[in-house]
Amino acid sequence: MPELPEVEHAARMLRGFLMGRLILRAEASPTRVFRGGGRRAFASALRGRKLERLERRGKYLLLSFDGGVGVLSHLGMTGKWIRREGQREGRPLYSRARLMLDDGSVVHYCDPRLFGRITVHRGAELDRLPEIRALGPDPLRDGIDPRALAEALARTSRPVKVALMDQRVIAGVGNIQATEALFRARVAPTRPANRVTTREVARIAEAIRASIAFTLEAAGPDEITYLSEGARVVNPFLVYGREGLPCPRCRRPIDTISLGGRSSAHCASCQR
DNA sequence: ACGGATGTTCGCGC
DNA sequence: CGCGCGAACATCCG
Repeated sequence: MPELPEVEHAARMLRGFLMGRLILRAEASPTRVFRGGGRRAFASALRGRKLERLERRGKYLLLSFDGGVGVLSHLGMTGKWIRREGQREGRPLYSRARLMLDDGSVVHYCDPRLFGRITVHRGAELDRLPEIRALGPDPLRDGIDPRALAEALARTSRPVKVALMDQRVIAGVGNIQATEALFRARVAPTRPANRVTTREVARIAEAIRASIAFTLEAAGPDEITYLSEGARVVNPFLVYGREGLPCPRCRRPIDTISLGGRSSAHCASCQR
């Protein structure tokens, strides 16, 4: 559940779960999610706390509790925060950490592949942590300044798609959003970043904004439905996951190549 | 059964 | 130093 739109959705849901509630008890299973330690701190520091603020920076969730306790959560590839009405509903599969709340609900962090990460911080502003400071501008929070993006892209000869997925360039863009934005901007993902023109960068900036907005809407008001565990899964994207299907613009088949170790769907005809 | 999947990090060779 | 590549992490799905 990883790119910016999904993490933004997770942030909204998690605010609803936690805001105004008291944490009666916190637990964490011994897993890689707490690599670097912090599993015990999660349990001891969160008991008796209330959430004060929950923000998102790129793909990170920043939870600030009273008493100066902060939790940083990255969902990795398959992490999600879910709410269960009560204990009797049982523990969901792959629950790695749990918050028992004063309304009888339990909020679980579930993560089958354990690529996600949770760290606990006392008396520290979360947005001053090195991993947060390293992030580039967040498209939703800060917007995308085409000039700043052009400068960042000019510093590397890597394929523009790989550069867009660099979290120091823009925070929150992953394989889906980079793929979709480059299609919308009609720029080939293979283009060396430093050879993308000013005009194209402007198109890319707008395309990222549009793609994120579109994906957030596709999520619907309540649940993200695409790529979900549900019965019928509809792919809402223009080219991502559509290899061999007709390009929505020119009807020629969508092509997939590998860039930076990730699949990159694109239209070889429309994207230059 | 094999291969790929929304992410990040590391090591290696050039 | 920059860059490409492959591997690693652990599990599911087609």
